[in-house]
Amino acid sequence: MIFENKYIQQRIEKANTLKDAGYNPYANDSKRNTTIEKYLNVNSDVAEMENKRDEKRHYIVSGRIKFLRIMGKASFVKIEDESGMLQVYITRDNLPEGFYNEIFKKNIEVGDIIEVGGFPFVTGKGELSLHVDSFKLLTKAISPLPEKFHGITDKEIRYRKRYLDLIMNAEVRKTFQIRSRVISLTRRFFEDKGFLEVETPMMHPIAGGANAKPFVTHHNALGVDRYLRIAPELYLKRLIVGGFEAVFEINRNFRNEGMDATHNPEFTSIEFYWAYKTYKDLIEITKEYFQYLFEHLNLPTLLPYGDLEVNFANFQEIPLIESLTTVGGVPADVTKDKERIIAYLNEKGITVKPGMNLGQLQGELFDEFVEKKLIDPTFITEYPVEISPLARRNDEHPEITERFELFIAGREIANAFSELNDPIDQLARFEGQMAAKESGDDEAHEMDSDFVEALSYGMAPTAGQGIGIDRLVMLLTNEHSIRDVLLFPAMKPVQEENTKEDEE
RNA sequence: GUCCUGUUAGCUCAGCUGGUAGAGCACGUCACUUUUAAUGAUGUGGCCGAUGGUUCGAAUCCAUCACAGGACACCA
Repeated sequence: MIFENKYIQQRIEKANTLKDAGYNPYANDSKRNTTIEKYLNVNSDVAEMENKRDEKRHYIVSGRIKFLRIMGKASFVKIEDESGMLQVYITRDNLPEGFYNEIFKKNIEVGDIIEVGGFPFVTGKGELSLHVDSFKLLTKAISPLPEKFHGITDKEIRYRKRYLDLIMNAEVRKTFQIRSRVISLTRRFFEDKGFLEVETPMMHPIAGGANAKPFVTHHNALGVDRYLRIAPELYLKRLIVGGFEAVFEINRNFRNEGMDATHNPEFTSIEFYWAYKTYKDLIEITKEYFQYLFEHLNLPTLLPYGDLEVNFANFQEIPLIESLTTVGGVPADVTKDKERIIAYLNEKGITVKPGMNLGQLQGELFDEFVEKKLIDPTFITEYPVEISPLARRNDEHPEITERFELFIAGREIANAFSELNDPIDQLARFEGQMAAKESGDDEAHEMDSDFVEALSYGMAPTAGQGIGIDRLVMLLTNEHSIRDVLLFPAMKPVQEENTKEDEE
């Protein structure tokens, strides 16, 4: 039985006592007429009054009891609603005969949700409070809350029982409010720019648009397997073919890979595609987007992140090859030669998989020596074509693509490029990926011939970008684990014990 | 996937080189009409993550398993 714990039994007893005395422990006729935040704002003038009270005003507020201090015939109770915390002052003589001693003191406790009415006053210690003349239990909590001072710190409980984390930790609520604001602002920013929000399938016949292992599910009626999408890219580009010139989608992607501080199997991204633009335009709109977020979230330009300080007034732009030398300290002549890169990496104690091509090796150098050093926002541009199967080649230098990734605080935040719209080249790139897949790269991109056919009807020159919303929120809220910006991060199931006896 | 660390009361944590399981908060009872983690008195509360092993004796030592956190690998 899940309620066999003695503390819970005790509280169930209290709920029953209340019920027997005619007080519904789960009443629903709330008469609340203000929130705590509004109450505190509206009555802030009471402190200036002569008696430090205004008995002509009357408010009804509701909230969960977080602190309960009973002192004989009077009590101080701190209640909390979504907007804030309020101290209420309850006395025996201001409530109906017997209520205070028999009902309130014996059956109401921390965790219960109550509703109180009364007038504003300021205590001797200067705290604006509510002088209670009516009291009502709205909801009895039969499980006790965690300890009031330390709260709940066990990460496993915090993630598995997020509701407890939210009850106990105001700053966690704050983080998720900011997350919501970021998504809302993102939506508004792109809508204001004339982008159309669209929804494309979450279940794909071919897992395309990125290099990643998909989750597989099965559609019974069609008798086919489907893949949870790893990226919406190829569908969004089909819409550009169809004639929409600016589209975006904010939604979940799913990747069947390892989990750690920056990876969850389902994560949220925004992808947007913009016809008649290039990746250079994307750099500009990205800067504008950050400015917009910072302005509306009231964030400082010098944003602290852990031990770092990120200067959002200092956007840099460096071609990838150049960054290997200027940031990574790799000798320039090493960076353009396969064998020399392998030798250099080996010299630094890094072994590389056999059969890597030049572009992949340059990517390896970047990951190893550059990425972590990019603290202020940096657009790394001109990626090798071998590691950019969906990006447009540079006209003068066909071995590089018109692409950038944005790095902030040593972490990738966005990936963007001028889209490859040459169907013949796209087909060849897919074939290259197929070859890589056959030689063992199980994350190589899948062939999507329907997408190639779509391109064959002509996709206007287009630039597209993806931004990882979770990582962005981590950055803006100074959180260092993706689990702290996901309400319900992925966790292994815990197997129930003692279930044998309870079930037949 | 691999390695390291952790798992003791509802919560936060002690528990040495093996010898009857501890504190604070919470909860019960009593006192208290301006407290701020209220206070004072008093009491209840544990399959020491699970299963095996070593031992006269295991929360403690060993093995396996489960879950978590961190690091590495791969990815975003």
